[in-house]
Order: sequence, then C-alpha cells, then structure tokens
Amino acid sequence: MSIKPRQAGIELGLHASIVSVDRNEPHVVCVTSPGNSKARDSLPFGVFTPLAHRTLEIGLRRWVEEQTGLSLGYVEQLYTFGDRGRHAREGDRGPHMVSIGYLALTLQTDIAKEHVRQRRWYDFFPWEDWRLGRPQIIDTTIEPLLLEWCKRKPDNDAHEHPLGRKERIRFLFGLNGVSWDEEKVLDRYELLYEAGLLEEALIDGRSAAKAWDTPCELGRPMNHDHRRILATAMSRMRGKLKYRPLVFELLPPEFTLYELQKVVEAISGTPLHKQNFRRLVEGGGFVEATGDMKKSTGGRPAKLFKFRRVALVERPSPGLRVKATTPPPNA
Amino acid sequence: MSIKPRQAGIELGLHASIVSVDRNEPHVVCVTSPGNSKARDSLPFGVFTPLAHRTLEIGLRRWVEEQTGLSLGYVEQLYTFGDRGRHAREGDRGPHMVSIGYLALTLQTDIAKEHVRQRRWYDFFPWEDWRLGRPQIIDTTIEPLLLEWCKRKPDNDAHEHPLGRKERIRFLFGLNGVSWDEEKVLDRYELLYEAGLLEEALIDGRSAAKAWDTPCELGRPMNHDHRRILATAMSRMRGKLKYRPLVFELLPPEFTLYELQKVVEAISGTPLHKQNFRRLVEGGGFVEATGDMKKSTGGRPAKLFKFRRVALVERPSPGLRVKATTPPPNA
DNA sequence: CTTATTTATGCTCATATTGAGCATTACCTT
DNA sequence: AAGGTAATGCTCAATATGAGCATAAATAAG
Repeated sequence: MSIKPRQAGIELGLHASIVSVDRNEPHVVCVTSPGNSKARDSLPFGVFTPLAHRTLEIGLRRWVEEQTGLSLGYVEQLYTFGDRGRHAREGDRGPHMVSIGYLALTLQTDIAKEHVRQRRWYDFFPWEDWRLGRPQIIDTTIEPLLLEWCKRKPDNDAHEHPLGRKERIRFLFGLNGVSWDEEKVLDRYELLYEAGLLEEALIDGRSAAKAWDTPCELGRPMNHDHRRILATAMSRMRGKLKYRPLVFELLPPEFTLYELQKVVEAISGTPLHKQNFRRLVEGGGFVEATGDMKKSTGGRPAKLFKFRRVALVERPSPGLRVKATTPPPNA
Repeated sequence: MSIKPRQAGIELGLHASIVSVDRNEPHVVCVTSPGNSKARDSLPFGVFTPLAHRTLEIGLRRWVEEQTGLSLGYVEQLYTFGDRGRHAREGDRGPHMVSIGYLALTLQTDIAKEHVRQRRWYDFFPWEDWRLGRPQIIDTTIEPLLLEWCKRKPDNDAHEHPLGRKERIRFLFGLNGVSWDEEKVLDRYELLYEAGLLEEALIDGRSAAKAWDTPCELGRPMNHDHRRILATAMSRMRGKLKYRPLVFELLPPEFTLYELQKVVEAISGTPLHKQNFRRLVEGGGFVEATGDMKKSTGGRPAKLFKFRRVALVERPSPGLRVKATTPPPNA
C-alpha cells in the first residue's frame, strides 16, 4: 500500500465522559492499558466514520458500546478540541486528530469488560470534593505550589491573562474569603496545567516511571488531553444541574429525596441543607410521590418519588439574572 | 493528479456567527451570493487546515478576516454539526463536511467588503423579538400553522418526543399563560423546522424562485444549516448574558447605563425595568463611573460608566439553584 | 416494654432578592 | 419661565433563600 503524502488529512475522534454514581460516589468509565499497569487511562473513544455513522452521536454510541458494552442514555456534546500538538506523543506522522468530547450519563455501575473500569471522579480532581469541607490538598499542596509559580513571573503581565496570577488563584481556589465556585472545574484544571503542576503538563514524560495505580497528589493523570475533556464534562454537569434535571438520569426510577440529594451532592461536590433541598425539589415540581415508602433508611421510612417528565419544559430556566418587565415597557 | 477513491475523508468547516449591535438593533455578518440576489445568505466560513492553522480558533479568525476584513474580539465555540446529509444539495461527491459553529462579537458596524453585509438578527427570527410585546407573527401565522401540524399526528406519540406536539408548542411559544423563555431560540427553530414551516426544511427546493430580498413570513432563510447555527449562537448569547458580562464586548469603552440596557434588551429580545436594571448592574459591581457625563441624552445628562474587568472572576456565577450550606454539613 | 438512636418530614423566621412604581433632579427647547 | 425628556433616588410589597427547631416513625439497645 503506497500512501501519498497528502494534505494533512483530518481524523475526527469521539470521546466520551461516561458518568455514573455508585453509593454516593461519582465515577467515570475508563479504558486501561492492557498489560501495563503503570500506563495512564483513556476515555473510551473512536474515530468518526461518516460512511458508517449517520450522525456524530450515533458514532459515539457505537464506539462506546463496542468498547465498554454500555448502551448510553443521556448524551450531550461538550466541545471540540483541535489544537495542533494535542497528540504530540504519537509523533508528527499521520492525520491531524480533532476530538469531540461528549458527556454521557448511565445508571450501570458494573462493567463486564476487561480493561474497562469505572474510576472515582475525585481521584482525578481531588481538590473538587468539598462535601466534607475544604479539601486538605488545597492548603497543603496546591496553594503553596501555586504561590511559588506566582513568584516566577511579575504579577501584572496582561499578556498572559487579563488578571494577575495571584488574583486568578485567589478567585479560582477560594482564597482569602472568596467563596468556592464549584462550576469552575475546567478553569482550575487549566490553571494547574499552566502552572506545570499536572503530570500531563510535563511534556518530556519524566514521570512515566511512576505507578499510577494509587491516586497521586495532584490527581490521577490520563492520556493525552483526556483529563481536560473530563474536566469539561464535570464543569458542564455541575452547571447544568442547576437548571436542567440531569440528575434523574443517574437515579433509579424511584428514589427518596435524600437519595436524590446525595447524588446532587456527589456531582456538585458540596454539602446541601436537607430541608431546603427538599423544599426546592418538591416546590419546583420536579418530582411526584409514588405513594410507596422505602423502609430500610435506618430511621423513619421515606416516601418514594419519581421524576415528573413535564418539568423538563414546564419551567423556564430559573436563575434568570435579567427579567422582562410586564408588556408595556416603561423605557 | 489521480485521486484515489478513499475512505470518505472529512473536511472541517469553521462557521462564524458574528454579532454586533447598531442603534439598538442586533446584527449578524452575512456573506451574500455574488450576482444572484435571489440566493440565500451564508455565514462566513472556511475549511480548517491543520498545517496552516495552529488552532481551530486561529483558523476561524483567519477565515473571517479574509472574507470580511473584520478582526474579531470575543470568540466562543458553540457546537459541532456533523449529520450526514447536511450538505445534500452539493451532491454526494466529495468529502464529508463537519462544521464547527462559533459565536463572535464585534464592535464594528461598517463593513467595506462587497458581498458582505450585516443583517438584522430578527429578520431571521422575527418571532424572537418581544421588546415591543408579543410579536404578531406568533398569533397570526405560527400558532395556526403549528396547530395544523399538530392535528396531522396523534398527540401522544412518544417515539417522536417525550412530550406531545401540543405541549411542546405551548411551552416553547408561551401559549395559554406559559411564560416566554427567551433562551429557547434553538428549540423553537427546531420545532418550526420539524413542522416543515421553514424554507430550509423544504428539501426539493420548491421555493428557490422566491426573492429573499425582503424578510419572509417565517424569517429569512439561509444556506444549508446556517440558520440553525445562528439560532445556536443566539441561544448561547441569551443564556450567557445572565452570568457572564458579554455585553460589554458590544459597547464602546464608555457608555451610559441606559445604553447598556438597550444592548441587553436587543440581545435578549425582552424589555427591562430601567430602575431595577440599574440596581442590578451597579450593585453587581460590573461597572464603575468614569466621572464624565454624557450630555446629549435628550433629558438630564447621564453618568458615563466603564466595565470593571475584575467582575469577570470576582463573583461566582449567580443564579445558583442549589447552594452549599456552611461547612459542618447537617446531613 | 421502654428508651435511645436515626432519619424523614413539617414548620418558623430573619434576611436578601425581586418586581413594580412614585418622586425628584437636571438638562433641553420654546 | 414653562414644559418636555431622561436620569437617578427611593420605597414597598411579594418572594426566595439560608438556617435551624420541632415532631414523627421507624430500628436498636437495655
């Protein structure tokens, strides 16, 4: 087969961040490297073939099914990554790889395939789990390392970023009384990457000898930019949680309000006020009682609820910042 | 040059929805067909060439500059469209086209290129402009046509959509007391498309003879799926407006609060309460007074403001639905 | 059998955020 | 000087939110 040097073709990769929640712990489906326990994980992925796949999403579902045996429920496109050099390790031969990242949700928590497993989300982003309070790793490791990185460059270098390094750190990691914004997963990941604190940012592969079987200090790394794609998925999920009833895709058809709360907490990474959460969910019309009870709660039995599908469109996205006045504008 | 029949290659198109606001009217940059005034407009677009463009965004900027002479400010990736048959009109020959849609903002309102012009947003989506109250076209044209489409199929056919046609219409177009959600631009576009009410949905080109120089009843059509890309841009802008200070990219460095309000209204398509808007913007720390005044307001002179760049990260995204409790969780 | 423990659920209350509109101020035009 | 037009300041009622107390209904312990 003679392959002509052609106009640097493009190959479209489809990458899936498949999220599930098992016993209040969020997981993501990973593909491990056969035979090499030190190698990093990948997200399930495949190449889009227009002849075989009618749409991008169909292609993704096909690949995921083939690689993991999972058939996906909710699927949402996230972002298309196409920077040159994303796959530098593969060498400069071959077509340029552009990747489309997807967020997918599943109820399944058991996978029957070799080299496929569900890993805990927070192994990759240990600084994102605030359910038991501010994670230690921020104060013990992240903040000191970031402040050191700060010193290596004048603070007001606007070329790099409209904000100084110190300010970015302060706002993204909630220092000096700034409150934590759990949606900024991607921004935090990128800051850490920029500061050279993540394994993936070390281009020379210096760290290849390290065993990644145990979570490392600044989170378990992944192949290529897969951890960035995962961070994008996490940001999107946490954001969307607040105005679209995504969580229900992660719960069985019937559930108690507390189970629902625990899943929301798992995703958002923050603790919630039980009574207020209940008021919000019930008042919002998202659920309706089935009439049945769940006994094995450890205390008083809990009412079982199911998702009200109508709620999907019933209420306009809440959280509006600007709101229309009544018809006759006073402008 | 002998080109071998190869594995249906992929070409990546980069499409830009370039938005500006001129005299309180939002516009989008269009490329018109030379010599054919009946032909539809396109969005500026070009093919991504990995050898020439280091990143997707750089490629987009390059193409836009070449085609329109504009150098873009804010640019944001929207969505990647890849369905087979998107470009059916071009025949089945040639590589498969996958397109990445972008939203871009610019201050410029004058374009010095032939066959490039800025058209009013609402010419493409006349039902989206509620600034002067509910648009007539909804009651006179859209609702009757949609209800007719309703009758052509049983209402509870869940295969088509989890919601019945009637319910979708009701919620998307704000019938029967349901309030209008200005963010659902894309959903409305897709409903109209599905109902076959848009020119683009008529695959046989029956309407090719119509002159598109004047806005048509259900909005001015565009080539291929460009109007869908534009609808995506509009949805994104209206949504993002509420939690990111995007508007300032559409205003000169100094502006009055009323000018700011008018731009927000132009984008969101809804009228706002003047005093409350002022309270929101000033209280939110988005702007600071420059000390200067604008005289030619027609009444009392207005203070001039400028954007406070810090606000970008200072406040976590407002509009949170679920909010963390204080550290010791009562769960 | 009674009491402690545990979780579910109901309800209150102070505070903050909205939506709406009235009142006053400061310029311009006639 | 009077009237027109916006800008700006302020009030007020209606909700929404954050926090916590109180009660109910199960199980486990003694």
